[in-house]
Amino acid sequence: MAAGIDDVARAAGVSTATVSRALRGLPNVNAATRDRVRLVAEQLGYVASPSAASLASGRTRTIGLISPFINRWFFSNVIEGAERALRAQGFDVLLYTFEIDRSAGRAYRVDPAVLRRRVDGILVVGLPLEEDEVRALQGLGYPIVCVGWGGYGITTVRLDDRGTAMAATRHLLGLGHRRIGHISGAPDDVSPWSPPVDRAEGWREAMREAGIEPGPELEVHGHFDTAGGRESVHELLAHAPDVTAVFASSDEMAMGAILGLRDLNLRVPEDVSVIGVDGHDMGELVGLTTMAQAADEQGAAAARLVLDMIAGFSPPKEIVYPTELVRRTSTGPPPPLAPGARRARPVRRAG
Amino acid sequence: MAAGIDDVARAAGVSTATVSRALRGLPNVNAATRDRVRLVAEQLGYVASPSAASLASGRTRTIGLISPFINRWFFSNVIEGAERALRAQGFDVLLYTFEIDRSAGRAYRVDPAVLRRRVDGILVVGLPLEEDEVRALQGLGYPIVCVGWGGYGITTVRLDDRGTAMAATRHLLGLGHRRIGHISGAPDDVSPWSPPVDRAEGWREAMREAGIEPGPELEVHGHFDTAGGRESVHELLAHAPDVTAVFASSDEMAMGAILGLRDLNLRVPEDVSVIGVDGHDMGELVGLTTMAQAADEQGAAAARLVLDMIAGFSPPKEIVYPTELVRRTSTGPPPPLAPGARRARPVRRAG
DNA sequence: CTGTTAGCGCGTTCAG
DNA sequence: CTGAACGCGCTAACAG
Repeated sequence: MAAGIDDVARAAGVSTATVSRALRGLPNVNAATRDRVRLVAEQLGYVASPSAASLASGRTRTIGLISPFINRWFFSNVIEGAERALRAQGFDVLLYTFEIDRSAGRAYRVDPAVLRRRVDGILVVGLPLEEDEVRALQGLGYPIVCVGWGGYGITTVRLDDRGTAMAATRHLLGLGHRRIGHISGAPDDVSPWSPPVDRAEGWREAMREAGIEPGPELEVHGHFDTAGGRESVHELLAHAPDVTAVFASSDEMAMGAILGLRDLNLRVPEDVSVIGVDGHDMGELVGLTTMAQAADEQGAAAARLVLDMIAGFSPPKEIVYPTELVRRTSTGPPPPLAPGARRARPVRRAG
Repeated sequence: MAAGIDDVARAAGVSTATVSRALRGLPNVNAATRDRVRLVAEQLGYVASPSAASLASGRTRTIGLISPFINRWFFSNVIEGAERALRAQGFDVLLYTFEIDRSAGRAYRVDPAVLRRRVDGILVVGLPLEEDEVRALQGLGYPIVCVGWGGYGITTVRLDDRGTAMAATRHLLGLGHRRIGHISGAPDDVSPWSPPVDRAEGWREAMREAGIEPGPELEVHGHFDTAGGRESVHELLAHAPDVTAVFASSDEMAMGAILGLRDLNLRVPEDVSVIGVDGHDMGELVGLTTMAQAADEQGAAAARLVLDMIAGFSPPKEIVYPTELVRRTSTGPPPPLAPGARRARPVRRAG
């Protein structure tokens, strides 16, 4: 029932070699012959077996997409952008996720073996790898492009994380804030090229630029999720009760922080201002001010880069995407009252 | 450099057939031989070429995952759950998305050709297909499992959509509401087995059960996203200004509805109550009352079903997942004022 | 339990 | 521009 290449060859009155050439659009085929072959193939519903084609050609027309999560804003948008761009070029996307166990530190590892001979290129989404993991992945011999993170000389699509953090912090400084807390990623997040590290650095630099010392009591870890952001803001206000603004490294943590501030009976932005990074779809729900980025476009750009590299081009080592300040209602001037006078006791909210 | 099966065979002093058997854990291999082969393969970094294995065996150990979106709550969670379950069984996941153009009606179509000889089974996530599409997909001859939607005799993992909608509506009725609007999917959403249709049906039934006629002015379309939910609630209140509660078919639309109510200067729940379906992570931000479902578990369950079908078992035709009412602060008793007396003019909010 | 022998269904030389 | 022949790397059926 499933037509093979020689069914098509026979029906079109040509050899299998000509069928193969015609269907793949190679130049050295008579136009009339090509059209006839294509018509016959269409009628027979012939589609070349990818396995056989890969085995014979050595190419898989498949890209491996490695991501620690799928259900988070940045990741899902990058994946969707990349998938559509790749499919438009006739490439398939193989999805690989990895377990992450926060309690065990960096408990995920990328096992390159599963990708061997499966793909033509690799996209790594927002997963700061350690050097040995990068080397192991490179050992596979496929082009690799990273999104949202870059290091060890890998081609990368990312933000100017330091600049973005500085812009966010300056926005708060410009409103008059002096005690500005920062919610970063995880404590064991020390990769020299990871966004949370760069963003923390940018926050510090903007603070110092304004003559303020970003003491360690001002930095807490939110683990890049809503629950983490919520917990971390409790910790932050316990250590630094005079904080009047918070810069979170992601919108999900920023929204968690807003929940945490509600727990503490603090109003946003009257008591504490909050700014995030991302441009999360749900940000408008709570009026979240943020540094917005186009995650889907970054995914598409990364897809084009791997494809270029597969085609033999040497693309730029880095593409830096812009962020834009989106002002909403979660940031405002600091409260006029003296620090400490307005602090309330923690209150658990229902639901 | 990349070791092949005969490199391993030579190094281990056996034939390639034995290597193949040993590495795949087939029964008829001496334990000592198997261990030796595995050790040698390990040392040489040998991994069987999937293309060659597929060509020879006819199996791909790959599941095609078809989804219209990746960056929406239900879809990303189902995909993540399915991916992890499949990878745990050594199966790869090929991701397929489809363009959807709302203005052109159902502008997406599933082209079965791209899946031919690529996969061993198919997972369709929340995409109500038309009968001809289903038949075309079945024509491929692979096991198919749908998540979040089912019809035409396909094996399905889903909710009791009608019951869930009735429970949500009864919650509102129990609070004293009588004029309850409903935000469903799209106007062209008429597939007899699609969740929005069933949920609308459940809403109607619960209303009639309470002796209330669910007039057409009470139903609007939210297109399953936040923007759609927001717009639809404007329309709803224009047609039925005395509405005191809204049941939305998804949390994303419910959150959009809350934004839309804010546009209209209406308070939630003092003026209008809102309930959704899903259990979206961000629901707590706005105190959204919802009928929560476990999307990731449904993805994992669907994965197990396809795998069972591939293994030759005949699994149940349907697995129905429960939903649970999560009460937060977006629902409450209807306002005491006479309908119409409290209506405010639309006000555009900043941001 | 193990080796030998055929393909699996294509892409790709190399002649013509 | 086209066809014939070979082989990609592995699994499966059959012997032994």
